[in-house]
Order: sequence, then C-alpha cells, then structure tokens
Amino acid sequence: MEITAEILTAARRHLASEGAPSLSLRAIARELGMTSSAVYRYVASRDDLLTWLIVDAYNSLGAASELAERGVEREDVIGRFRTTCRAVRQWAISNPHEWALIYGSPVPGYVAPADTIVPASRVPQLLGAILVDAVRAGRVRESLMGERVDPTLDSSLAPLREALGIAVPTAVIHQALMVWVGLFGAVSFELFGQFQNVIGDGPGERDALFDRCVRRWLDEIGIA
Amino acid sequence: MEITAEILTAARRHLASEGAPSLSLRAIARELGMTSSAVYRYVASRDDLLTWLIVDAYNSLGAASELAERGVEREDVIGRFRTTCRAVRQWAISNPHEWALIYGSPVPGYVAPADTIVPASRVPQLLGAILVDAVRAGRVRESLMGERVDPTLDSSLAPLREALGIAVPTAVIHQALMVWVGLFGAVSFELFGQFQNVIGDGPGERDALFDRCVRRWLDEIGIA
DNA sequence: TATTTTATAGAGCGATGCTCTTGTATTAGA
DNA sequence: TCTAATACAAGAGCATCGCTCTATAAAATA
Repeated sequence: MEITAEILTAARRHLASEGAPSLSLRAIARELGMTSSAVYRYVASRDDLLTWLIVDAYNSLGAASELAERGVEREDVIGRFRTTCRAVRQWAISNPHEWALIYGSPVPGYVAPADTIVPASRVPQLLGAILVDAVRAGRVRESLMGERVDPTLDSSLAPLREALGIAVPTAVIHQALMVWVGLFGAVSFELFGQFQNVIGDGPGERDALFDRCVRRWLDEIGIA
Repeated sequence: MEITAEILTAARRHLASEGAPSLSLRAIARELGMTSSAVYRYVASRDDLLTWLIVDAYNSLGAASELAERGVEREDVIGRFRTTCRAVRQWAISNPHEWALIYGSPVPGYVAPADTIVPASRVPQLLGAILVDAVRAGRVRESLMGERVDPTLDSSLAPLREALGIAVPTAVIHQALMVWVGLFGAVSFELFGQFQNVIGDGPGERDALFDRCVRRWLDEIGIA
C-alpha cells in the first residue's frame, strides 16, 4: 500500500536524523497528517516499526557492500576484501544511527524476528564468498590450513562451515570469524566514541588506522 | 549522603534487571518511598543518573579485571593477558545491561562527561601495562618491532604512545589496539546476539571459541 | 526566638505507546 | 438501486515518563 511506504519513509528519515530512541509513532503520524491511532492500522507496534527499519538497514548496508565489491575484478581477492571493508565503514559513517540500531545494544525484551536473519547475513555472506575464493585459489596461510583444532571449537563453528559450502579447515573459519568480528568491532568502536581521547581524529588519521587494520586482517588470513 | 547512595543502589538494581532504556526516575522514587520531584534534589536529570551508572559500570569492570590479573605471577605475561580477557568476558556475561550501557549504542545527544574518561581507561591501561612488560621482556614479535609505518598512522596513535610511557614502535601499538578492539568486539558480538544462528551455543562452545581468540591475539602480538 | 536553609510533597505540563469506541466513506452483494 | 459489509480514520482516554513550579514542614543558624 501507499501509506505503508509513506510511514516507512518518514520513519527512516526520523531514524537517520534523531536516532532510534526518539523515534515516535505519534510524530510520524503528525507528519503524515493523520492521527496516532490511524497508523496502528498499518503498524502493529513501535517494535514492529523498529523491525522494518532493522531489516531496511541490514539491506542497505548489504546492498552498498555488494555493489562496491562487485566493482572489483574477481581475481583480485585483496581488492575485493579491502573494498568491502571500506564500504562497510563508509556506510556506517554515513548512517550512524542505522548502524547503532543493528549493531548496538539490543533493546531489552525485543527479540529479532526471523525475517531479519537473511538481511543480516548479507555482509558475512559476502566476506565468506571472498574467503572461499581465496581458499580455492590456494592463497590462505599454509599453517592455518593444516592446523588441527579443539573438537568443541569444531562443533561451535559447524553452522558457519556449512554456510561456506566447500570444506574449509576450522582454523581458517575461526580466523575469518575473527576478522569479521574485528571489522565490525573497529567500526563500532569508532562510531560509538570509544576512540575519543585515545586515537587522533585529525584529517585522514582514522582512515590510516583503518587501512592498516585491513592490511593486518589480510595478513592474518595469509592472503598476499 | 545516605539518600544519594540509596538512589544509586536502586538505580543499579533497575539497570541490572531491566536495562537502561526502561530506567525511570519515578520508579526509583516510588521504590524509595518518595515523590519523583524529591529525587531531583539529588539527581540533576535522568542523564545525570545514567552518568553515575556509566562510571559505576566502568569501575566495576575495571576492578574485576584488575583483581583477576593481579592474581597471576608478574612474569607470566601470557597468563596475565588470558586472565584479563576472560575476566572482561565474564564480567560482561554477568552484567549484560551494564556492558550494553558502556559499550553499546551511544544515546543520541548525550555527551560523556569528563569524569567517565579515567574509569573508562582502566582496562585499556591494564592491557597496556601487560604489553609494556612484554616489550620490556623482549617477547614481542621481531617483525612488528622493526616495521616502519605510515606517518599519518604515527600521529593517529600518538595519544596511545604517550599513555604507554616507554618507547614502543607504532606497529606494535597498532597491533595492541587491534587486540583491544577484537576483545571488546568479540564480547559485544556475543552479548548483542550477532552470533545467533552463526555460532553454536552448546555447553562450552562459546568458551572454546573465545579461548582460541585469546590464543590468536597472543600470536598476533608474538608473545610466546 | 526569629530567620534562613533544607528537604519534601503535590499539582501540573507536554509528551509517549497503545486501546477502545464512534463515525464515515467506499465497496460488494442482493 | 438499495442495503449491508468492510475499510479506514478520528477522538477520547489510560498509564507512564521527564521535569518544573510552588507551597509547606522541619531543622539549623543567627
């Protein structure tokens, strides 16, 4: 329906400018020229609206990353990885409130519905595809490929292993997971203000920091 | 004052059980048997109370980590690091709402006052001290110690370098920063639910995952 | 004792999420 | 074409919130 889209658009704008905590159904209703009770015909609750925005944000981030990555030659695994990392960070800087919504503190009592799972996995999927190509091309660190590992860790990473499709040693999967965590941790730290008084924020300083992180992540997997 | 302490205690309990978003001055007042307007004699605003709790949480985490680390022999750098990491994670699991408060999404419009800086730096300081001892003992990776680095990165990490006291190569500082980010990123990912449907959560599985992270962080710095 | 300070209560403002009832168009069926 | 069902919106209302203002009781001070 038309109105549903209008509500979503207004909500998106409110989220981007004020952030999720101050997103109010009444304000959106006011803006669209209807009563607060009227929007409840289209939105089940505030949490419901939040879910729309969460899915929306995941998809926006996923699309931005995929688009950027697709612009790099398939053989250039390093370039694809670096481009993806930068796209993620750039999207986050451009959409800080959206980032906080999906990667920040969970709302107590709120349980993410199933329809958020697929959008949430777009970036991990992208990183996974890059990893798989690196493995296929034999460009992953030898010591990692051959390493035997705690069986508990094996089972812990079973869901990830299956998602990858091809057989990848657990040590490699774990290293990829660490890169994934490191990437999102670094972006969150920067956005959530943990670098205040710790890292310089002059022109280019944060970029340089992040770029070196990317290089180190590549090193850790062994892609060279 | 007595009442101030009572308010803080009640607030702490509310935070731990319901989380920060639903922390209400009125509820605290009700619980202490006074009017909502009465608490405003002791608390300037809700944000003010939040700041108390933030400082409190940072100190609680800092104290727990320091206590754990102090129980390890000084020469055992690996043990000190591992113990600190585990203490941080354990504290987070035991105090999820407090963790979300200090490491989750920043409240839009809220600016952390200066009195949060020192408590916030307790864990980084602890990690820094371990790093310094490792450097002094010559136990940091050679390749890292000798590496030359982008001057922009140099200046970006200047605040950190000064905080460490002794001369540590930028490449090492950056690596330590990555470990710091990785540690807090990993804990946040686990607590904020990003591992749902991705990492198994059977008995010991998450522990095994984290333990290997710790080992890899040690490897990356080169402590062995 | 008189006065000033301190601590509390109470009422009130504007805002929120959400529900329930009422009213009105538009559409579908007889 | 008339009627009945349906879709949609408005309005009032409830409980809650942060916060302010004023009036009042108690305690400390002069």
